[in-house]
Amino acid sequence: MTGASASQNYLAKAAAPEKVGVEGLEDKWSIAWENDGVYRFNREASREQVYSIDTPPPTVSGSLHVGHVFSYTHTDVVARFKRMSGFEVYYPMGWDDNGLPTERRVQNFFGVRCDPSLPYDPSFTPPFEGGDNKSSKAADQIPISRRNFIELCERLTTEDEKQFEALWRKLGLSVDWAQTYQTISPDAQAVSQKAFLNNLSRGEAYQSLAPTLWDVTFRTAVAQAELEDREQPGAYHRVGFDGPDGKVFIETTRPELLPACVALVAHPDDERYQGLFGKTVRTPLFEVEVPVVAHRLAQIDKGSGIAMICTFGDVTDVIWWRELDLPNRAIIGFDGRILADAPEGIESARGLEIFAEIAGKTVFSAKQRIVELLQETGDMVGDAKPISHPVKFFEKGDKPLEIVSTRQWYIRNGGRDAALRDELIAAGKKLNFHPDFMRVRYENWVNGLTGDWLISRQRFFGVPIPVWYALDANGEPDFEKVLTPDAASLPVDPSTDVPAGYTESQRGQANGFIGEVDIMDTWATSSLTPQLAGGWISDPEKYAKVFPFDLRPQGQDIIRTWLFSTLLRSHQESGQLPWSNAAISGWILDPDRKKMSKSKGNVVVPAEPIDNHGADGVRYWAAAARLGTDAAFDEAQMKVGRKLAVKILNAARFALGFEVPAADATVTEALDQAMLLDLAAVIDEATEAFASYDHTKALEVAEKFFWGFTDDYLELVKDRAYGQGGVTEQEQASAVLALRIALHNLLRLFAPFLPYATEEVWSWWQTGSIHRSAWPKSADFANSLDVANRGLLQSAAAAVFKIRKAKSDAQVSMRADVQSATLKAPAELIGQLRQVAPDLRAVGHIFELNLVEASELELTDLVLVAE
RNA sequence: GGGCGUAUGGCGUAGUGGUAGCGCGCUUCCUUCACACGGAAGAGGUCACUGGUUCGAUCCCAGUUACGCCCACCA
Repeated sequence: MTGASASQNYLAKAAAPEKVGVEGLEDKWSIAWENDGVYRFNREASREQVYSIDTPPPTVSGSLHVGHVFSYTHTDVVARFKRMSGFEVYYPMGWDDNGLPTERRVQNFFGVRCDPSLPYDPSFTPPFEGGDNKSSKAADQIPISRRNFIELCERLTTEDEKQFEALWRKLGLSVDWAQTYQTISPDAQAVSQKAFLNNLSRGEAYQSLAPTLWDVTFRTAVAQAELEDREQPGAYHRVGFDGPDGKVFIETTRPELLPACVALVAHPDDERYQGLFGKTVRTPLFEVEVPVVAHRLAQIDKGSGIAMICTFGDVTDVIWWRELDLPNRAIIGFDGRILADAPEGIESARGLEIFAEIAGKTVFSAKQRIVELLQETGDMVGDAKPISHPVKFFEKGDKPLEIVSTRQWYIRNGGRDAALRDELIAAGKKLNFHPDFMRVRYENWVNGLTGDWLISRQRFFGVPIPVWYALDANGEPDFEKVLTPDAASLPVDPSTDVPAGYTESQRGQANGFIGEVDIMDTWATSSLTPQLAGGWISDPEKYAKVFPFDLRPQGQDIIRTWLFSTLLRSHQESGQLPWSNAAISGWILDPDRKKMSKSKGNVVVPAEPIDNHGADGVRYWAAAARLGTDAAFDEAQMKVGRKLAVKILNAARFALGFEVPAADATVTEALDQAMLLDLAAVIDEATEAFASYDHTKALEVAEKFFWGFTDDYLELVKDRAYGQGGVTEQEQASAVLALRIALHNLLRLFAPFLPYATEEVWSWWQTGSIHRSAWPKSADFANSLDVANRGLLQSAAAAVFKIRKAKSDAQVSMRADVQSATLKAPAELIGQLRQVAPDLRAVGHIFELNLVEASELELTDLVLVAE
């Protein structure tokens, strides 16, 4: 412990500069902290002494955002409090450089795209560097090999990570920079692969050939957690099917899926269609007989109440298809275009002819053509009715998702397993959410899961799924025969590494093997940040000391992804919660209270506010927002924070400027004791607030006390501390010592929020870093104080206020000399004021102050000294 | 359609079952002995709306509205 001796240092000699300011403190101290290893994690600490933080690894895909500064400051404030409270804080930093955002940025930045079929070119240099998001169209991008592409990814992310680190250092995050990780590093790949293989061996990972939500731009499957709805224009087309008793009309927004129609569906209770259930109708144009079926999900009041089921227009189609055991007549390919071959079922020459015409077209063009044809034949009634409706998108994509049948890897997540779901809900109840109501979002998500977690992605820059498949005598893969690597050989790349018992020459050969080409979803790696950050594979000894982590800070938007998936993986791997606390930060809104986002173009780059208002100023703004609450980007608040930092420097310079009292000096005077009693209460309150993750409250009480300290107490004791007005040595020493005790404690109270200004002052008179000093304890100084003095400062301040008001009303300087004045006060107050009368006369420059009992506090009979 | 959160002077925010606090901004005044990156004083609010519980509601309850977010089976 570092702090036991802190209370001995009140009387240290101080060397404050003549002129103080906050300029340059960031550079000066961030370098000093690094050189002195102030935030270095001491791995010799016991598990009980460690406070570990599962820091969010920022996505290293380019631009920084003030939102980053906001939430990371919250975490840092907690880290600093815990460190000062005697914990050995494990505060690492990760970089999320794995996945689509990086791929996309590399494509644009270097003007390239990945073509895994190409060979590696060791001498490749990109056509240019520094392209922005708009400059490169797919057609202009140079195709390069996967290995070349990944090299460029790594090159770019290394640059981006340097920028992030520089920003974090300037902001004053107390991260241990010796503890960093990357989600694409070999260690991260090994962690991901090991966890996956463990899932596989426990039966938690499996593969399945099934309809999958598919992004046609990125040509990859996506998971439920990556979906978002977007309101899109569409149109209802009223289309007639030939039924046994005449036309049956349905309404559809996707007439191009007519050849994929496998049935019509209506609600079992819908009286209009009772006679049709069990019969068949004929699709227009394609002339396929399809059954009319009943299902509870059909909505009586929607459209005509009867809908066509296609393979697959939306996820409801998938449910119908599965539950009603319908045939698969999928017509959309991986590229979002209509497949070349007509599905089974279309047999008529006319139907085949029409299909041939739309084959290869985009969904959009196919729709146009089908509508034309339907109108020509009269199978479509009237014009299309424009509507606006929600459509599912991949959150990073810009074309609607299609549903394509593919073989994919899944991890069980409770979506199809009530027992697991209940376990996960129970685990969530044991996790301390800050604020508590955020737990509901977690529970909503878990209860709303509709399927297992699809983790395979048909992309390039990511962690390969570490399996191979045996090929049969015909050279066809046997997906039942999954070949896995030894744990010791991780990480592996199945496209270049060879499974045990095979040789490279057998790749792709009959009775040989092929490697899995898919990579894992980024969340499959991000869900392992405790294992990555803690050194699960690379440093088991450290891992045992930091896992389970104490804190997971994160944004509310990724409760369904990051928080949930991390909890799931930890539950599967260790049966434990990955952390005991989850601190959820709110959004940053622009001054118009709109969420900041790149698409709105209202993002503020964080380096600017730091340059303009100082790191302490920006941190003050961020720290003033409570967890879970949105905050406006507010430069005025940053100015206030900067002002506070400047005030601390000046007040400290003043308080430390008086002659140092003798070693045996004590705080004897009632007013000085009263001030320290107030401070003791503030320390207790701030400590309690911090303990319950309410850092805003801690800041608020400290700040409130501080302004009263400077405005009132400092003014009251100024003359006495100078030894003016015939005060005794004891009276003088009491004031000076009280000032120093207050400053010593106040600096430490503010240290988590304003690390630069407080460290600067600390360095004038103390040794070591304030950020390794002990968090203040009221018992260090308050036990010897007479509690009868409590409240005296407040009473004195009330009298000072009256004196100032009288001068303000008289429009004279606060320093104007007063010949005489009468202070009237109620009986219970007058005794207190008598105790502090000399200090009151000093602050008011009043030669003769008469104290008179009255019903209300009042200053009268002000007689100024004539000029 | 379901859920969660928020609503307090021009703006940003505390707070409590008993006459509403703070900061910014604003008005007026005060300069140089810690601080003009300053100091002092002042004006400014029927605590979103409607009911209910209560002696008494900004606070508790119900409903409404607005905003934000999450979720939803979206023909």
